[in-house]
Amino acid sequence: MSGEERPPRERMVYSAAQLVRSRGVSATGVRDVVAHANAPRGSFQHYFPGGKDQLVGEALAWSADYAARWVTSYGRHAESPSPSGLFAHMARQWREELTARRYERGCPMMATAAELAGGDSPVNEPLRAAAGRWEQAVVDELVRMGVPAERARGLATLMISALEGAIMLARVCRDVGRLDTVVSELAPVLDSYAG
Amino acid sequence: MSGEERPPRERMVYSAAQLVRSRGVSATGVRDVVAHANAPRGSFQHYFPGGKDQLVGEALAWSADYAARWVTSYGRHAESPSPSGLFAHMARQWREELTARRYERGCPMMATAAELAGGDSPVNEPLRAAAGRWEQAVVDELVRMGVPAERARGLATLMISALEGAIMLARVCRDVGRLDTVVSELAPVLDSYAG
DNA sequence: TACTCTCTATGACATACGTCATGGAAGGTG
DNA sequence: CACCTTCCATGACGTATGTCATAGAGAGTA
Repeated sequence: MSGEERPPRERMVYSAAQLVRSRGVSATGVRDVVAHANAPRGSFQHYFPGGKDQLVGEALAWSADYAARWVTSYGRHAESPSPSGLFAHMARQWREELTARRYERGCPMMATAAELAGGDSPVNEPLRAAAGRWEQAVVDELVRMGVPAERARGLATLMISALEGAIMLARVCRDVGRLDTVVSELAPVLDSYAG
Repeated sequence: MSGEERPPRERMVYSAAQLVRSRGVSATGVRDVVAHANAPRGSFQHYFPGGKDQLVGEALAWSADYAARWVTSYGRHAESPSPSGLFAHMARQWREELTARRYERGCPMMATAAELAGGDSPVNEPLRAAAGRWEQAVVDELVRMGVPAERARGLATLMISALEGAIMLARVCRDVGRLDTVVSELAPVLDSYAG
């Protein structure tokens, strides 16, 4: 709470991620980010000569790293790891986040994709990289628990797709139950990686 | 191409839906919508005294109706209907749309949710209604083909979640294969509605 | 003709945006 | 000391936004 915080540059990236998550990219002004980060306004143009695009790109990279780390953390703390367990692990965090913050924040990747993925924004590459990073983390984790590599890719895509959609539905309907539903409905497929 | 088009009011709602789908809500200006619909600017404030919120709300309702009709259309044209067949039916349209328009347009519900679902916008109610309408259409269709009512709800949530997420991934990665992946991976669960 | 209702036209308002320009502190190095 | 790089401060510019106010067509009705 007190003491030294992280340097302004990092704070701005973090703040950008959080604001984008809750209001989207266009609705998140650079001035909002600076204010939210308690950062000097002049520092923005110094640290981010690429402007808003650079900031959003870095926010995406930060978020992807965070997500990937969370995925990886499952393997270390699970007693008998399973694909469905990993998926539940991923969903649980969202469940807590959504209830704690009253559905305020969604997924930054979804927010950015919805606004920018259709055009040719410079943010498109960071976006794609973020998705790839997250997906790869899931694939690695699945392979680590014995899922064949080819099947792992498909399962990872399915898991992330279902999770993202469930997050959206949960926010729209203000009901985290959608997350539970998806987790329990998906468990059978995830754990039947025989073929 | 020629002949009389639909009245300006309808055209504006339709244009709003398309623009929101591709650029998001905040990035879609009222003036953009008016221009895209070839509508008189003064007509906007006449038909939509509720302003932009009303317009976006009606665009969502329009989209939900469209989606629901598409879902319902499956039952009439399928020889041996199955849940996985319905899901493939839903995904197929998106596959074609995404390839035809080069990933330009996504789902309007996702776009709106990403930007507005976190706050207390007036658009939140139309949003929730749209999600409910779509979900209910899927539930009805599942029940019609013999899926127990309770299970149908869960499956519908799963189907919509996975579809939405796959649309997002497809746009981000510019790869419609994600849709195929989700369809084939999900087929087993969808058709095993015994328990 | 006169009145009314629906629809359109146009200009203006206040605000907010991203970006840029300029200048000043702070601190290390020659 | 001078010098230079890093970082912060502040004001301004041009543009775009959503909304509003006002007025004018156009048709229908008395």
